[in-house]
Amino acid sequence: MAQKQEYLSKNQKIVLDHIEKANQPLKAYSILFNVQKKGLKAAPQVYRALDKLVEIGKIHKVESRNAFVACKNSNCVVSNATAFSICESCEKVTEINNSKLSKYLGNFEDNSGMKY
Amino acid sequence: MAQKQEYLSKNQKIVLDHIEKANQPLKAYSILFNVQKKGLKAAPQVYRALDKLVEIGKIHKVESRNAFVACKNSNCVVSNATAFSICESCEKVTEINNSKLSKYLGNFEDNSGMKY
DNA sequence: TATAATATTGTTATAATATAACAATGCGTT
DNA sequence: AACGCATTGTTATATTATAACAATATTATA
Repeated sequence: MAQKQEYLSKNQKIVLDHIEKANQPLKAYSILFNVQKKGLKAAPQVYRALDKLVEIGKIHKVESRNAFVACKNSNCVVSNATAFSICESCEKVTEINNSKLSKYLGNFEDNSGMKY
Repeated sequence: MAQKQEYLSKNQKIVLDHIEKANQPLKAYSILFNVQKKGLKAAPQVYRALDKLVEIGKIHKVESRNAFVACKNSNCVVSNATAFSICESCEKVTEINNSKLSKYLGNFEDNSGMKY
């Protein structure tokens, strides 16, 4: 496994700060509009930061919402499964990331023999 | 709970047939290109069919891939959790849909008391 | 049958999300 | 300074999805 990046670049810090201050998943273009005052002017700058932050586990992408949320588990590692509980009426999102879920998925094996 | 639709409309059938013949998740625009010979000419026609098919449980959306796949569990009901196992190198997708997972998630309760 | 009501389909345009491609800048090393 | 490399900046464009409304088909009922 590749070594984890030790420090964040300027743009990565700006984006992570912004996401951590929100208590809900944020969309890429909403992040863009809000960090324009800090100098990030175009989508690729935001997406590059988001990609890296996801890669190193600082944030998660909530795929069904095309949104990004800070990881609340201080030691969220790539090998742990993360799921989200999303209220369909109020949109509240909660991270599900615990050993039971990881364990269950870790033991999963499909009919064709593919293992997680 | 709303009653399940008993029959499929023409466009819904065309789209479902196409997805069922594929053994992998298909993207909306790829579906569109391939059903143009059957008369569906524009994106909204495909998306409308997809939305309905997801709603009635005939297909699932693989959110992280923006792709749609036929439900392989003949009696896949809305109240069962469905997850996907996706190989990150070969992209093979397998549906995980069994009582254990549903049970685990059904008993999930987050720190703030929100229940699944 | 006529006609109203509803559902489905067709169509154009555009919004929202994401990436390709390349130029410019900064920064440590020789 | 000159090079190598990572990061940033920038423009353009690709991809995914929906809004809005017109046209047609289907069903219900007078």
